[in-house]
Amino acid sequence: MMKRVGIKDVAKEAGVSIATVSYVINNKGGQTLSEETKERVWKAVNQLNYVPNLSARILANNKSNLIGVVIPQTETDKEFMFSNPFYSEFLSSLEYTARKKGYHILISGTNADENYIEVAKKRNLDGIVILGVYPKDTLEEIQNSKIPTVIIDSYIKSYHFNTVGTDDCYAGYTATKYLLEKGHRKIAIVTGSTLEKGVNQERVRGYEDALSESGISLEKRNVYTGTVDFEYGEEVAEQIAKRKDEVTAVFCTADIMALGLLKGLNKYGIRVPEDISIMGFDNTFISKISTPALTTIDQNISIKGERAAKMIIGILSEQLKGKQDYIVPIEIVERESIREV
Amino acid sequence: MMKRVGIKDVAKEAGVSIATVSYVINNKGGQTLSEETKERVWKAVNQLNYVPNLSARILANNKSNLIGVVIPQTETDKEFMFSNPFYSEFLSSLEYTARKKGYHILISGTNADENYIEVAKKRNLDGIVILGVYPKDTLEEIQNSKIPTVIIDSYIKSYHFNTVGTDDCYAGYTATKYLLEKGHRKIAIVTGSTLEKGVNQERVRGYEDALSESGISLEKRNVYTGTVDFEYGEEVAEQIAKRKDEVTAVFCTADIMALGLLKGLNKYGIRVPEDISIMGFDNTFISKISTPALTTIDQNISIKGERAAKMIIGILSEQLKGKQDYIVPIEIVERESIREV
DNA sequence: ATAATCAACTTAAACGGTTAAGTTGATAAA
DNA sequence: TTTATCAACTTAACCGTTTAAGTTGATTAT
Repeated sequence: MMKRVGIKDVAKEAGVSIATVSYVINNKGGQTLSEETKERVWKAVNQLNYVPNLSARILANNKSNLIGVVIPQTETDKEFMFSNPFYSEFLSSLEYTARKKGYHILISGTNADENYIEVAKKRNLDGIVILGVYPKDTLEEIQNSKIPTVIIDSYIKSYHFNTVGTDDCYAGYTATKYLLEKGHRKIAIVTGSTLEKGVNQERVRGYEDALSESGISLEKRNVYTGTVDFEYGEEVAEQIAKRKDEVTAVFCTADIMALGLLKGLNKYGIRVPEDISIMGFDNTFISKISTPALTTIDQNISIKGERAAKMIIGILSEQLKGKQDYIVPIEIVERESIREV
Repeated sequence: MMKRVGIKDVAKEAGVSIATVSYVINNKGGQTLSEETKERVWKAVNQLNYVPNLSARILANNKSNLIGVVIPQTETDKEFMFSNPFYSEFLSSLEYTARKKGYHILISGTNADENYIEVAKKRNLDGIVILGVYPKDTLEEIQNSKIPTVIIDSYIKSYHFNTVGTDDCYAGYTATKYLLEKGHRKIAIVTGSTLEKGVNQERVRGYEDALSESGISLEKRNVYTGTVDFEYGEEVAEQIAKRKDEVTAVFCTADIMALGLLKGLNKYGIRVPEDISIMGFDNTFISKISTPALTTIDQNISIKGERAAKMIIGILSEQLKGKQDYIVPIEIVERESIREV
């Protein structure tokens, strides 16, 4: 393997010192350079195909232009931590935005035997963005580490983390309100267990608010709580099938559950939206592929990823000061799974 | 921001030289150390919470334990380059496997203004794994760069790249054969355009082989070629609806197309599998969410990701020598979208 | 004419590790 | 007793950058 070309080679080729090469390449304006020298250096750079070694640069600068992204990994889902389309779409948008600004992304699943503060230190990560819900001591540790962080969709108020998220209560309210406006009165909700607290809890709260605003009393058996996955949706379908004239619409707190519900309902001969209407949440690409396509709350994942990137980079470049919070607006996208009643 | 603790601090704390610290930490066996010193050093490491700075280590060692993953980004799909569940599941598995072996993953979308050979050089990537199809000169450039590479699902035979892939021809054959065995004779295929050549071409070849083996002549209008997405599936449905007694089953070269087809067919009142059977390809998580759930070719994406990780790491650690090729076995998973006729 | 200023560089220390080569004192071999 | 060997370190060069602090020769101010 032939030796990499370094700044020395460029310096020699251009007939200047390595410091000069560094100055012309970085062009920070702190140093006056003659046009002629600049030209000679750039010519040498191109000729030799020189690419600076970021490890050396990081060492000297203490700045890596690397952002870590931590993605949750559930016990049951070890190898597919981000097979959830939410993560993919988020990550994709984040990476795209970051790359445009000269940053790279280092992804890492959550994992007991490797803590990401260590990773952050080891790899000189400039900052990290965290998805998912973590135990209190983990968050404390992150906070103590002083590494610039932005947390996505978290409701931990006591820490002064920077956040980007959704107004989930309002979103839940909006979803339910929409159902109400379509004439539904018997509305069930299926949502995530308390483990993924935060967002789901808020969405349920919005649901409750909308209901009580319309003078509808909250029935406990109308709220189904389980794991956020396709299977749980199917499971709920079985339950709802047993009391089908007691519910006319159901609001699922995640599209994937809505799809499970849809499939389950189908099995019991219950038609959507004729017999039961379904409102989803997320609007990842899967929401449009079902029959009927899901009417759902678009939480603008792509924008969320973009804002996350911009926020962490803004903080790192010190353009953003103080605690940052950004709420990504939601909107409802009407498709085929809800009918007027 | 307080200063990071470095090897010097550990050395001072333990009362030894930094070289000694380095030796005990790396424990390569090239150096004899007293048990007592080892203990003292480790104690200092823990006490000070020392984490080695990988940038410095990379600089000294010329080894980063970082693997780059290049993911295609289509023009129309800029911000969602890996919203395709194939990429997510693959990446997820790759990352998981790599992490277990002490490597990290740096992801990067394909992008005109940043070429990944430069990224690889800059970031001292030990190797890269490449997904998707690229122009010849790109591949040549990669080859010339001498960076250890494994390419996924590529049929570029002339370069001696390491590969992990699927026997797509056999897979196409298997899928079609299955349909044949279920009694279907009028089988259409919907597949990707020549842009994503390789895999699709092979799958079509397998389809043709199976057909001719059964003495069925290939009808040109039975092969639909377009972009690999949901919309194209819907589009094909429209066409097939017009000639519905001319086809009794259709093999889609990707699940996402199959789902589009399914939805489209539904619109025209054509039932699946009663009127038309559908065979998918991929078995990402979306294949089980439709009604009916897709019978499909499982290409074992998770294993593919794992093998990719193991291959690149094996090459880097010199346990694997010479050109490597691994074919991930496929299997058919029977669900609800095909009926016997 | 002399000093001060300045453009356009160069020198060298520093970043935080690794590692070949050197040191030292104790033990074994001759 | 002298010499060789060896365990257990330490010293210092090196990896490829950045950057504060020189240096130098020309120009400007006094």
